[in-house]
Amino acid sequence: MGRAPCCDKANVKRGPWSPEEDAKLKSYIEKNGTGGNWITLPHKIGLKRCGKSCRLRWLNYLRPNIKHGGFTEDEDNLICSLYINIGSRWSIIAAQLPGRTDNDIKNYWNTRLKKKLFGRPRRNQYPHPPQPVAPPPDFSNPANPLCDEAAQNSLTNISIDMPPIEEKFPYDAPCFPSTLTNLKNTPLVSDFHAISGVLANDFQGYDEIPEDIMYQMPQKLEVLDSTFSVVDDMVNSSTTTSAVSHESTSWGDMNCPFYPSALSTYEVCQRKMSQEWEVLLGYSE
DNA sequence: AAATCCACCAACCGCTTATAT
DNA sequence: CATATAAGCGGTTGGTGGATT
Repeated sequence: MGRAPCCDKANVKRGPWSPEEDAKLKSYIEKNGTGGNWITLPHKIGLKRCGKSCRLRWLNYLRPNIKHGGFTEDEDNLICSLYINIGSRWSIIAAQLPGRTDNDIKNYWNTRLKKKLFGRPRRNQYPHPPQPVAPPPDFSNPANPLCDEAAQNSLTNISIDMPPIEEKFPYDAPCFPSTLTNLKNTPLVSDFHAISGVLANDFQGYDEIPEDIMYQMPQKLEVLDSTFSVVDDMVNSSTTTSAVSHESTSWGDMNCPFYPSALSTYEVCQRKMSQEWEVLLGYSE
C-alpha cells in the first residue's frame, strides 16, 4: 500500500485565489509552519484547495521577502549568463537571485529577456545574426553573487553532471595539460567546460539544428570566446611564473596549451553555425 | 468607440524523483 | 522490494488589461 490520496479532486476550488484565502493560508503558515505536509494543510485551515495549489501560492506569492517585477540590469545579466550556462533550470537560477521565485524568473525570461537577447532575425538581416548583449559571468569580481562558495559549488556540480563531451561530440573536446591541473577546478575553467559542453550538445544529433537553438548560438559563442580569453590570461601568468616556455596564446596560436581542442570546438561550432544560418535563411541548400 | 492584438503573469498540467507504507 | 503518493520542477495555458488599428 502507498500513501493516502492527496485530495478530493472533485471538491477542491481552482483558479485565482481570493484575498480571504490568501489571508487564511498566510496567517496559518506564519504561526504554525507547513508542518512538512502540504496535503493536510488546507484541511487544517478549512481551505477547499489542493495542497499542491497551497504550496504554489505560498512559494510564489505569499511567503515573506518576495520581490515582484522591477528586475535590475544586474539581475537581467545574471539570469542571461546562467541560462546560457545551465539552460532552463529555473530553481537553480532563482537560488542565485534572493527574493525571486523560479516562476517569476521563468515568466520574465519567456516574455521579455528572451526577446531582448534573441529577437528573431528578419530574412534580410543576414549575415548579422542576433548580437549578444549580456556579458559572461565575471568570477573575478567579488560583487558577483556567483563568487560565493555555494554558488561556485553549484556551478561546478552542474558541469560535472553534464554528459561526457567525448561521448556526445564528434570533435575534439576541451582539455587541459597536466602542467595546468592547478587551474582545472577553478570556476572559470568549469565555466569554460560547461559552455563548450552546452555547445557540443546543441550540435549533437541533429541533421538540421532547430531554430530556437540557432538563435542562441551567437550569444553562446560570444560567452565561450570571452571566457576563453580570461582562461588564456590565467594560463599565461601561470606558465610565466613556472618558467615554462610559452608564446602568445591567441586563438590562432598553435602554442596555446589547450590548442587545438578548445579552438576546434569553437571553430567547428562557428563554422557549423554559419552553414546552418545560410540554410535557415535561404541562402544555400 | 469598437475590435483586435499583444504582453504579462498566476495558476495549472504533467513529468520525474523522493519517500512512506 | 514493490507500490503508490507527495514533493518538486519546468512547460504551458488562459484570463486580464493596456495598446494599437
